[in-house]
Formats: sequence, C-alpha cells, structure tokens
Amino acid sequence: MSFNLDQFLPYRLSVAASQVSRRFAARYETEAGLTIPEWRVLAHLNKSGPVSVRDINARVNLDKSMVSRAAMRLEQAGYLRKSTHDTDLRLVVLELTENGRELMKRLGVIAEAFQEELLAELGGDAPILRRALEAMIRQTE
Amino acid sequence: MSFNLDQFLPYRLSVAASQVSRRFAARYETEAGLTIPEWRVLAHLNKSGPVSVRDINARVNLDKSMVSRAAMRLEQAGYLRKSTHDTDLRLVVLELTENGRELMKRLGVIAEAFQEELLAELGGDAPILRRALEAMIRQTE
DNA sequence: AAAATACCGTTGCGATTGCAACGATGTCAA
DNA sequence: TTGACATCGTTGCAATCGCAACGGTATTTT
Repeated sequence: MSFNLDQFLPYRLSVAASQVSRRFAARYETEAGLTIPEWRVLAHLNKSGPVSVRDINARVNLDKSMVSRAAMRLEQAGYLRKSTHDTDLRLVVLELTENGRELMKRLGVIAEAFQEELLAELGGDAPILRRALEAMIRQTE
Repeated sequence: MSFNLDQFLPYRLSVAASQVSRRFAARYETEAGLTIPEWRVLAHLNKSGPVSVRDINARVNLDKSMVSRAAMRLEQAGYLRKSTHDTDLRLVVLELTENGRELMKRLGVIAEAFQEELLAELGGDAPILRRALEAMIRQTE
C-alpha cells in the first residue's frame, strides 16, 4: 500500500485553510481592500486596544516584519496611529483611529456572517473541529 | 460585544494549518530538502503514475506555474522524467524515476509516522475533523 | 479546409513572504 | 558605572507566490 496524499491530514488541512481564507477574503475585499496581515492587525487591535508590534507578532502568528509593514500601510490609510511608549522608547504603540474602529465595525459584521455560514455548513461537527484545531495549535506553542 | 479574532474559525484554521505544515516540513527536511510544491508533486505522481502538469494542477491545489517549476527542480534532482504525450503534443507527461520512487518510499514512512502522531493527539476527534475539512473543501469545488 | 476558439506548459513580472542584519534602546552583571 | 547582552521595530534581500501573457498545439465552428 503506497502513500496517499489525498488522505494525508496536513495536506487536507492546508487545502481547507487556503480555500476558506480565499472565500473570506472575497467577502471583505468589497468592503476594503485589505491583505490578510492587515486584516489580522486591525482585528487584533480592535480587541486589544493599544499594543506594541511585538505583542501582535506574538499573538497573531505574523512575523514582526509583516506586522510592521501592515501597520505602515494601515497608518497611511488612516486606520491606525503610531506612537512611542511612555517609558520604553524601543516600543512602538499601535492604536486604531476612529476610522479604523469604524471600518472594523463593518468588517466584524461581515466576518460574523461568514462564520455563521461556515458553522451552518458544518453543523454539529463545528465544536469538535474547533477543539481539534486548538489541540493542533497548542502542540507547537 | 466586539469581534474576537481568536475565536474566528478561518483564522484558527489558518494558524493550525501553517503550524502543522511547519512541523511536518521539519521532518522531511532531514530526509530531502524539498519544498511543499515539490513534495506534493512527488507524492501525487507516486500514487497516480504518469500524468500531465495539468492533471496535477487540478488535483493538488497548486498553480500550474508552481507545478511546472517544481517538476523542473525534481527533474534536475533526478527524481522525475519528462516526456511528451503520444498523441497530444501539448501535454508534458511527468513520471517518477526509480530514484524518485525510492525517495517517496522513505518519505511515505515519515509522513505516515507523522500522521499517526497527529491522530494520537487528536484521539476520537480525528474522524470528525476529517469530515469537517472535507465539507469545507467541497464548498468551493 | 480555414478561421476562430480553447487548452497546455513555460516564462516574466510584480507583490508578498520569511529570515537575518542593523541601529537604537533597555537590562543585567561585574 | 560601564560593558556585555537582550529586546524592539525597521529594512534589505533572496526566495516564493499568483497572475497574466505567450508560443505552440488541438478542437470546434462555419
């Protein structure tokens, strides 16, 4: 019996992830032409409040160079503001502007709606899926 | 209640997929320094026998340019052979060499072992995870 | 049979990515 | 206190990616 790629879990996982990402990107594309890193930074800031690049890097699975560049673009677009930390001058504090919070409010609605669609497609398997994903993520943290 | 990225399914799916891919890549890195596209082409050819670039492109979720370049590198490394189709001259037929089959035999063992690890970590959730992944993939095909 | 159309694989190109190096700042230890 | 080391964010760079265009071949249409 030779190896069968079609039933190989890492492969199926990767295919599913990229297709779901693609579907979702098509949704928020119409609302605002954000890249995935930009979307993640925006979404994280919306929840966390003002934090450093390093903070986001650690929590959002993005290389710090990507966080830095995404933050630059979001700043130029007027969605976030940069400032230096009060006591630690190495830190750059990122914070959403009013425009950023407003955009995120609209994107949040789209995201929730998309997730509802997914959950409906998955039916009762959804909670187990979640648990399985978390188990796989935990394994490397 | 504001949107929470940490519980957003597409995001968790993406994180899980990239971490699992990373873990797996570290395993076969020591056996042969293949990229992900190269690995996929190799694995598919091992199962399918001789097929065209287009065939792989359609089945393995890789752009045809990536299949083409991966095939070029695998050919240079001596793992596959290219030839033209008997009747349709547009088609390039890809086929593993003896070296390629031999490499794939070793990689198959590594892949199976890794998957066993994953399945053990997941326990009884594994079959449901599989079903959920397939459901999400199906939705876009 | 000729012309228009479709398909195949390769290549070029701009954009994105991950890694490593760097300057600047902070912390710790002697 | 000062020197060694760690951490932060940015930048440079090489590698990779996805898309589109291209030349070549096949198929369909008229």
